[in-house]
Amino acid sequence: MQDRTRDLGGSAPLLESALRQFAAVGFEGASLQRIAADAGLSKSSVLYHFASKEALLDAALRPAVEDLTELVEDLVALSDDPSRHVFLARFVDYLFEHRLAIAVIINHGQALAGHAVIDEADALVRDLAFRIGPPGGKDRRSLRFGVALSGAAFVLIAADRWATDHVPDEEVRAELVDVLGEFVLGVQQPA
Amino acid sequence: MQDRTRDLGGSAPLLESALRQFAAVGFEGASLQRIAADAGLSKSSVLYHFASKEALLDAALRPAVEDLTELVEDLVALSDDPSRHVFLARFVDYLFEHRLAIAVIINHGQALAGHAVIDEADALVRDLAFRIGPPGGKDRRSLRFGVALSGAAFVLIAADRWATDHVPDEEVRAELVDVLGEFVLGVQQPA
DNA sequence: CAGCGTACTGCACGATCGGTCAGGACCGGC
DNA sequence: GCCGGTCCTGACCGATCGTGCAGTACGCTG
Repeated sequence: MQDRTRDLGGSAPLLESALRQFAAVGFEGASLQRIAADAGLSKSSVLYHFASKEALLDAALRPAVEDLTELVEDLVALSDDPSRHVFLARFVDYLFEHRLAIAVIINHGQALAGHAVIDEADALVRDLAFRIGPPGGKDRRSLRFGVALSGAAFVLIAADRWATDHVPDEEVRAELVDVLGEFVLGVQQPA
Repeated sequence: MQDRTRDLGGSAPLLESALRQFAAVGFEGASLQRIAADAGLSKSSVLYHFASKEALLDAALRPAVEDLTELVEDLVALSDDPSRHVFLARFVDYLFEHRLAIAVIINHGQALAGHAVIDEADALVRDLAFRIGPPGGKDRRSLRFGVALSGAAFVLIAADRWATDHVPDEEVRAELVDVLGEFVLGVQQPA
């Protein structure tokens, strides 16, 4: 799973709590105060590590965007292969690892249009939607992929809230691979 | 389509702009000032019509929750019928009519847990997820329904942002009925 | 005309927002 | 022992937050 521990100079817990807050209440709704408290720091400390709230958003989403870039490049490489189910499993793994970042991009992306990271992520997702998926008009493909991606993101965040008991990650992962395969790679409905 | 024009004493545009803001930036991120300005009123006027920001959220989501209640009751009535595809078309219509409210409930519900309307809506959605869908463990069914619902909600909000040209509602609707049918009512993946 | 209810507003409040700044605690190297 | 750098802090700024309140314009009923 490549190089865990990027550079991020020790501010990892800060990025995590920032991501949690952004995913939960959105960028505007999240306050530096709460993010700081959640990470066990003062507000000033947050602004020492990151020049602004927007810079914090950028840093928090950056790893997810970088990994997504890599993922799209790999998809381009294997192009017309039937090994797409393997790719899909990789994609689900990606969603698991970056579930909070994905939630921010998908659920709050609308309101954050204009911010560099968000636009970048949006372009990547659109690209992915265009390259993956069954034949059909590109809008149709985008729609299907949109449903699948956003649905998956929701489940990754809300699975525990909805399930009666805790569902282990492994089970959710398997079901997601199944569901997305059926969905994105195209199984026609009978009649 | 039952009684359009509920009672709401003339404050309909206010509720609409409130819904827009809540869906876009979440409850915490939305400010009464912006909601008021968007509706062409002063902040004080908003608090004249609704006792608090939370009361405004309640009023804005209430119609969607009521219609959803009705929808679930109808689903219970037809129970084991094979007319589920008809019900699904109705459900998609519902999603269209209340797309903003659905976006709030789905995307921001997590952060709003505890608010009466949200908990009510959550229970309804869970109930719907349990009653609809293919056989399988209830968690598995909930997961599939969760993916479908959240995915649909996303598409209804973001369709225009993603599509290269504007996709007419009618087309999205047809595709959604198709997609959700295949997805929620259960078509097994070959192999 | 007087009186009342409805819709709406400006102003003021305490709290919190994102952000600046001066300084304190701790570090290794000179 | 002093210095520079890293990490972190509290105090403070102007703006905006949700909310309360007094007041105003308007239309109805008597």
